Amino acid sequence: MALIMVKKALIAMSGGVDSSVAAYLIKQMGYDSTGITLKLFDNDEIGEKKEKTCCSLDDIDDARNVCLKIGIPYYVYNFKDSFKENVISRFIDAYENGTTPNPCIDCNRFIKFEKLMRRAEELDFDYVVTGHYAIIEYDENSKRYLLKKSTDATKDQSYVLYSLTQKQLAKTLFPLGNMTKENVRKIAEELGFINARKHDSQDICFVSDGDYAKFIEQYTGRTYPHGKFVDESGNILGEHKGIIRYTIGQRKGLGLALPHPMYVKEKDLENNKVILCENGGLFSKELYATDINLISYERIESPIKIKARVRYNQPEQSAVAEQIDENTIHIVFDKPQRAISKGQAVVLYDGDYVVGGGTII
RNA sequence: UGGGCUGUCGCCAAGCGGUAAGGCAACGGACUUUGACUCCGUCACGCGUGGGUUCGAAUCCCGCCAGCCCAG
Repeated sequence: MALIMVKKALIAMSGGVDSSVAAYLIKQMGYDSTGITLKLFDNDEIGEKKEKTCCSLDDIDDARNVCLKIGIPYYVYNFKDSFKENVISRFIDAYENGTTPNPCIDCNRFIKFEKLMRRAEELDFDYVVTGHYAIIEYDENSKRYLLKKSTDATKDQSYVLYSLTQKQLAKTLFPLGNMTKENVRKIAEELGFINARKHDSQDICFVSDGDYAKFIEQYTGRTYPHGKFVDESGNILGEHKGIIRYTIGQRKGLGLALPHPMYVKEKDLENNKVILCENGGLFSKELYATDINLISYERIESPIKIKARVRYNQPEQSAVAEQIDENTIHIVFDKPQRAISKGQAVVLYDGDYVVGGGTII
């Protein structure tokens, strides 16, 4: 008499609507479900007073409330050390080294799908579930798991998931991949979830007021010396307030009254200079990316025509991708792209599928 | 201390008798699971100052002050 093993699913819940509905759907699908929230930091530890950020006490209350409602166990896991090491430290390092980090990608890569997944395995869970808007498919021909864009193009989050490995994809479920945000909210409303109307966005989750430079200074206790703003010819245009406050393509916050809007073109760490130019000077046609992860296939054998995104929420751009070595790809765009920034991720698409991606260098 | 020029929002700058353009910056908001970009909104009851002319002046006249330039 065959016993059908019920699969165990661990749902990572932020306290928001999406992961709450994901938990509900997984439960409905018959998985042995458990909800958890990752405690990633203490607000007071990182110098934040407000409890407005992700995974705060309020969020934990919301997640617990939802789990109670749908009848699944709920726990809080303390991942503060991991978060500090893999997200916050990398974030700070990036800015100190003149590049522009994407902490959400790091958090997915190192925390949710690495550390949390390992924990889940230790506890005999078969799957980690999140509320991401993306689709995982298994392709019989290539014997590979594929990552596909969400049905709801406006909420698609495949960009921040390009780093998922085959092993991780095999053990991950995204129950919202085929849904629209509208629908998710509707379900939450119908079920009377406490967070059904909770606001979506939260910028950098550990920087509640949006002033990341202030956060870095408070967190590290370091200050970053003022220096010069210069134009492309080296003429001094004014004084900048510390190199971590600027990123490629930035216009706001320069505080310079010049005839035309000026943007950050590059940062000269050696001389502590920030080089400015007009908008037209920000475009370039190619980039190299390292630390790559390929999903659709093992390796890019020969140059391929793909679509690429250089930042979240950017329309896909036509380009040709070529793999240089095990860890590096070279991308040449059909049209010059604005403000390609070191440290950001380039993600490659073939139709609706994520081919892979890497960190721009 | 003779001559000339200039003085409008934090910066630049229109206006030239009819009731304060615009750009930059700043601030606020929208967008957003990253930084940015973008978009929307706000931003001089007052034009160095004191008088005068006029129905009406930033705009004309006079004095003063400040800055710059040329002379000495």
